[in-house]
Amino acid sequence: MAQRLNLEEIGRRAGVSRSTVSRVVNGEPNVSPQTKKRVETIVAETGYRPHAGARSLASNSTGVLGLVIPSAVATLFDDPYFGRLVLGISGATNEIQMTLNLFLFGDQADDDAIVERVVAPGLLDGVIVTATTMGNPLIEYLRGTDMPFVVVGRPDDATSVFSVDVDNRGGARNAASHLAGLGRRRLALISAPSNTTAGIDRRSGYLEGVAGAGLSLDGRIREGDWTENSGRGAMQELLADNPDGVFAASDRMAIGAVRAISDAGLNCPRDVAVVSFDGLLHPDLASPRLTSIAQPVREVGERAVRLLKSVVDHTATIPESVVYPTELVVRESCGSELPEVS
Amino acid sequence: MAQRLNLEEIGRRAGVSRSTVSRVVNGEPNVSPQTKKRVETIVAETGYRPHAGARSLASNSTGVLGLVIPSAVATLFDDPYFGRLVLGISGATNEIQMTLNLFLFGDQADDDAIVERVVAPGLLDGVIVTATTMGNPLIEYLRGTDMPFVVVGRPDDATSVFSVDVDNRGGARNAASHLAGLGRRRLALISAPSNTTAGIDRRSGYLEGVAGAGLSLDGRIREGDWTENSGRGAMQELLADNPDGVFAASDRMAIGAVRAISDAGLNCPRDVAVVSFDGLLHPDLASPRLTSIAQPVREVGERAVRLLKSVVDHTATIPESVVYPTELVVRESCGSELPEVS
DNA sequence: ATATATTCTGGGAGCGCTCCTAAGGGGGAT
DNA sequence: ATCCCCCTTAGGAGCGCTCCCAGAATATAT
Repeated sequence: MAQRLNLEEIGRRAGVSRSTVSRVVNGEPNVSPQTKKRVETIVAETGYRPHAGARSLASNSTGVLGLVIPSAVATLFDDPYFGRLVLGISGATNEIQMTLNLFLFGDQADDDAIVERVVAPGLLDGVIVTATTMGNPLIEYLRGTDMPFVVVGRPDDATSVFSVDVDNRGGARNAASHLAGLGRRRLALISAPSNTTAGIDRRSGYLEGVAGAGLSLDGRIREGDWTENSGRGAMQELLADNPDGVFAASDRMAIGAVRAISDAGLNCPRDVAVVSFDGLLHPDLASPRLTSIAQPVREVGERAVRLLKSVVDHTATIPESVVYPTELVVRESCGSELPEVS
Repeated sequence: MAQRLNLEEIGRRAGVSRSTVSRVVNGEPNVSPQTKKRVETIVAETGYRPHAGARSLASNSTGVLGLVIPSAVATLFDDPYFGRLVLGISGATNEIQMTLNLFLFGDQADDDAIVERVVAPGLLDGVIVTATTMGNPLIEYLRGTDMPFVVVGRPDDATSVFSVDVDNRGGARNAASHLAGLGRRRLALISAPSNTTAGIDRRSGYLEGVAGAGLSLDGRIREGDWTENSGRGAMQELLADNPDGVFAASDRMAIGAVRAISDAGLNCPRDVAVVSFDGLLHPDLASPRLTSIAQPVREVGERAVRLLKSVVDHTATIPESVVYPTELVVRESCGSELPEVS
């Protein structure tokens, strides 16, 4: 085996010094054109690549960003939400020539051990934390370190950390208005877990919308856990109260709700109109096709990366909360008479 | 700001040398109990963590594994398949105390740039490549480097690389037998892309099964691209030939097929029975619930990690292909009279 | 022509760790 | 008591890079 390729060796072959090679490799100025060309030729010929660890050690930066998905939600990783989020984050990370590290926490026991690795020096330049739960201890923890981080979702104290979220509240409010506007009067809610900020916000937004329409829920509220099964169970219970319109705080719970409605011999949307949140499922996955409050998950991911990058670069220094709007996508399940464009 | 924490500093505070601290931190033997305790106390008090880059530089190993999903499939990342795969890979990676790097390639232009980063020395100890397409250039490329890697899926030349796959062929054969066994005679196929190994294997397996039942497809074959829309389009075309049973090479294409069947005013399973491949979708997502050839995606991911680990450790040296069996899960869409246990 | 900027290049120092060798110290065997 | 061996500890060397400063080479002004 020949001498391991390093800056010194490339320099030797090109007849220049280590420093000059370093400048060429990093695209720094103050290198004469002919020297640059000569070095680049050798680099290309030899297939030289700088050693990431050595770089990290010397420069104290790694070019790697981390994405942390805590235990409470890791089991939901096959929810389309996370796939889309990862897609956005990964795309933006590639764009800025960085690398993405994925930390999926299994159970709580795992969490502590992994946290150690997340904040280990010389591994990551910054971290994106998906913080769906209230009082996420990881956020408190990160605050005590000098690891730059950005929260996806609404942190408890939105004024002191960088975050990117969607307007859960406004979206849910809109869902209520839409149902009420279609003449539905006995509205119901299948909410997301109340220990998640998204769950809380969607719930309060919906309640606002219901009140704004001069209606009331009269106890027609059940809490699900994001899954189809929980949505189905919740709807079964709600049906005893004869609702004529329901908002499910996620696509998947809405799927379960629709199933419960038809299992009970009722028709959606005729007997019960359904509006969901997310808008991530392929329309054909539900019959009837779901009317949904769509959230721009991919954009959220991309934005989180750009924001993190600017925190890492110290371009952004005072905490900032970005909130993306949602969009009502009307399909069949709400019983609207609007013509649908497929 | 105090002196940056490093081995030397911890050693100074504990009254021992750098080397001794290193031994304690790495759990190496030959350290007296009292010394060990003393060092551990200081480490805990100070919150010291070794510098990952320095470690990588000195030991030439990083504790990081990479997962590469090439451009051809990255856009399908919201397919439940990948979520499940990542879940398995991430879980197993955590278990062996390693970290996971995710490389999602966007378009072909990206690919080359990212490949550079994948093989950069001092970043990864090994790589898992999802190789669904034939002639994947990345595999050829990796072979030319000394980066350990494992392929998920069937590589072109399965005898020369480590790989983990499912028995696509056997599963698809089973789908055909099952349909034939239920009395269906005019079978059809909605195949996966023919430039993917899974697509090829499922197709040939199905054809085998059809022939084995003494039947023939008579041109009732259409090729989809994994998506619901392509499945729907394929089925629409196939309906012209009056099939009474169809195998769709993925859950999502089956969803589209079912939709096309009901859009045509026909009933599934009465008029056309459907069997899908994957078994990853929540049953409630389809009406009727899909009978499917289920593949153990999560286990595949876990196994790939363990296999890669042993390649990295040089425990495994001669290429090995692991193939997981599939399982026929009977639900409603095939029209079987078997009682269903929900 | 000389003086002064400016561009380019080289090499020392040091990042924090692991690996290795060597030396110190305490026990058991003789 | 003496010797030897093994357990324990210390510190040098070196991994490959970046950062910085000094010196050489070249360009510009006077």
